[in-house]
Amino acid sequence: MRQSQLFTRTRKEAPKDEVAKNAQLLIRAGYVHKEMAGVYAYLPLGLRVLEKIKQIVREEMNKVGGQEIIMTALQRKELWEKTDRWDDRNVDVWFKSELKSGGEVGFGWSHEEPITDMMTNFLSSHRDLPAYVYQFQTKMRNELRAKSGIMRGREFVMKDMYSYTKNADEHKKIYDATIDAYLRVFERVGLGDRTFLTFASGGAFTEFSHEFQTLSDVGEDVVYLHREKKIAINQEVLRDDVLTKLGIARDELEEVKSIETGNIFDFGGMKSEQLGLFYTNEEGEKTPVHLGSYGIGITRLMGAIVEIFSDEKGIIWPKEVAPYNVHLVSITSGNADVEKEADRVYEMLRESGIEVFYDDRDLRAGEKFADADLIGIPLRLVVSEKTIAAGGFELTIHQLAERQGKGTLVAESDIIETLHDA
RNA sequence: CGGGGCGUAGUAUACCGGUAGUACGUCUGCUUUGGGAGCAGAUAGACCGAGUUCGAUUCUCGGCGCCCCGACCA
Repeated sequence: MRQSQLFTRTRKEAPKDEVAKNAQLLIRAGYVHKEMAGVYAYLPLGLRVLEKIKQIVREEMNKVGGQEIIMTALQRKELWEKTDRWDDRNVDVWFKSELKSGGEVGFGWSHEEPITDMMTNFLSSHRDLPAYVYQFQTKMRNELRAKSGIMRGREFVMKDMYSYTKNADEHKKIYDATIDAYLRVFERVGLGDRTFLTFASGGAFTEFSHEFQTLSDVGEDVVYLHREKKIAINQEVLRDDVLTKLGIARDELEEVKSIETGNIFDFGGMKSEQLGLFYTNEEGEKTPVHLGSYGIGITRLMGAIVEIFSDEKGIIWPKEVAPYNVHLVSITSGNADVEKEADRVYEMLRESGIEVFYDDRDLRAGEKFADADLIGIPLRLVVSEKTIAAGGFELTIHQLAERQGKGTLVAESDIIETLHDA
């Protein structure tokens, strides 16, 4: 992508109504546009990051046997009445509307009900189980107060997976496999060393649910962390009996603020019974299907990454989620030969399958570097009169707390390999 | 939902009961060219409605919108 063709523009200042660092930087760099409080549009750069994150999650969900679908945003009232979750007194985040032809619909804030209901069309025998389905879906929640930029919006993207199994044993296997899959996701997006499996309150069916909490001072949650065991406990279940069960002493725990980036639940057979999802087992008995639910807030995850991987100059994306592999910056100083050379390098990199963001704009060096710092693609390749004279390209690798000024000269013959290895 | 604050060019900000100034941006021209250049010119603005007043962007009330703290967030 040539930067001169990109319709978005960077800004020196953040809008005064944005306080959250993630929204300030994402807006300044042109990744997102705020449509209204808690509602953000994703622009070309932002969409690429979102898709990178989704692809990582998709690969890990597929590995545990997940089958991707996409449900509808509009939902039927009757379905939610079956589980007693249509009433605003029970669920206070509903957006609801009326059909012109009569009747009410809801805008999906969660999808267990519709997916489970749909599955009654397909799951009826023990031979049909287990089944795991997931989707990336725009969820709508009528929050009283949106806040924290893209991390707590009224409209956001979530990956939700649902497991349909015969019994608790079979459920446990996919539940544990999904925990591992989630940990791989957080590892791959760069948050592995600061995201912890967390014990949280369960529900009617189980003692615990599990959350994935990413340590950050801007988090809304407080958890108690056991670094050695790599687990945390949500303050809502910080009780002596729980500590005993987990074999942890209270003084081994560290109180930290964190962002809930994922959560998983065991619903048992309760919801299936309410919605009429039964299968016939080997003995010919009608049995409720065991349901599990697994969520990762995709847009929240993106916000969390920005909060953590940024400094006063801008974002520094972990390379797995950066919108492009490399930011090619030409410093032409009015020299047409440099422009020609940079164009050649751009084509060469593209032909090698590298995703290149090419700053081909006719601007001074300072402005181009400042924009590149803000946008935050970690690998930067500079082409200028100096680099041409030296017979190579200048590569800088940007990392948190390690902004680079001068880069290292890499010869053209080595550049593809160097970029792949970086 | 309780409490607090704020709405002025695209963005960020001034001033003022007598129709608004600056910076950045954008456009033109010339000079410049490895960390947000200089000069000259141009462009563009008071959230909506009612009230008070000779006159309201300014004061009052209502609406709408936005932000913060709290509550809420399987």
